[in-house]
Amino acid sequence: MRTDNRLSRMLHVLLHMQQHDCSATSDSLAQMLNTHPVVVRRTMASLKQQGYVDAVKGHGGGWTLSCDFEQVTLLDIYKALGESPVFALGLSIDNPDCLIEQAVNAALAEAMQQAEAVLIERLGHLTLAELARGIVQKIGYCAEPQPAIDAVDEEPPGVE
Amino acid sequence: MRTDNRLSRMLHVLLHMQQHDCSATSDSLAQMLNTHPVVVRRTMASLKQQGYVDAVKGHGGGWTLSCDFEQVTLLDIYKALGESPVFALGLSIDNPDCLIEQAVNAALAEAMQQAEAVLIERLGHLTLAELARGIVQKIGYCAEPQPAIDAVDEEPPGVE
DNA sequence: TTTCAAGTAACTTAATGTGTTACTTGAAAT
DNA sequence: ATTTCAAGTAACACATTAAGTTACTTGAAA
Repeated sequence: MRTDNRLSRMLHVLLHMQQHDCSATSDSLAQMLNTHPVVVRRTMASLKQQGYVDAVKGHGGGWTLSCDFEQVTLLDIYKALGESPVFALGLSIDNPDCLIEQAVNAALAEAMQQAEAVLIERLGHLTLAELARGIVQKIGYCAEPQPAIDAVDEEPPGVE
Repeated sequence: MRTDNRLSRMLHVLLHMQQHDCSATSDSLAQMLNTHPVVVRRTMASLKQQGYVDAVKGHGGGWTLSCDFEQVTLLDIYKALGESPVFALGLSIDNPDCLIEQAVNAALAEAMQQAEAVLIERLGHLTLAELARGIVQKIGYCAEPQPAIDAVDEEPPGVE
């Protein structure tokens, strides 16, 4: 089954944007994701709708961050993308009156709900800022051919 | 995204088979699942391969249980079906050298692995027998043949 | 020989994220 | 004003995979 990779991709893009601290075009982001600008716009539109990023049309335009990385969790981004189903496993309802089917599905649903709760809890307790700090710690940081900005070195009190 | 409902369906079928305590044809099982006999054979083949059920060709043939419900967990059935991916969420690897991408995916993978561990643990601690007992307790079910629900009423006399 | 039922192959369908092309809208630079 | 750039949008194609469907084969009992 094809997986939904949008959360992974958007987190990737958001951290790059914070690093560069200037507007990024869909073209440049598409190159990071090895895809096409339309895919970027399509997915980023969900984040814009929730106010996490902003878009400016026309010459010199592009995407900018419009949220506080300290306040936004991975769960927030997941939700902004539409809260798509977590599981590839599903409950089959072929015979709604069958008590056995109901009992089987109830048992599976309970297990899945517990697993989902763990995932949600983990995503909800990790902010974009913590994720970014984790990267800086591990790597010391560099990674991109974009010099000049060292805003990641010091702890910003909040993204302006 | 389309979900994989085979586990739900196979559990449903296994409990019905235990209840009836006689061989069941793919046709009769297909009616329980509101689907086609070929789908039943295709999915049951995985369970047969692991020895949980047995199949007999020809006149009077069909599917029979060949496992101890006390010893088989929901996890065993899940594994027999091929251990298909649990999650609909995936990690996007578009730029394998990008340290940010690596860090994002590592964070997501950790959350997903913890959630998956919970699911596996839950499925592994519930046996088919416990599931069956749960149904009997809730519903007051027993060895009585199914009334009307699944249209299994075409059995010729003398089978029991 | 007939009938029944599993086994198998091959194809279609459905759902959905992704890829792609083409066009529109809007804003800045010339 | 025209050009250029970049988001916004529509429409369609592609890939994946469980599920649905048809047709045929194999094997065993009546």
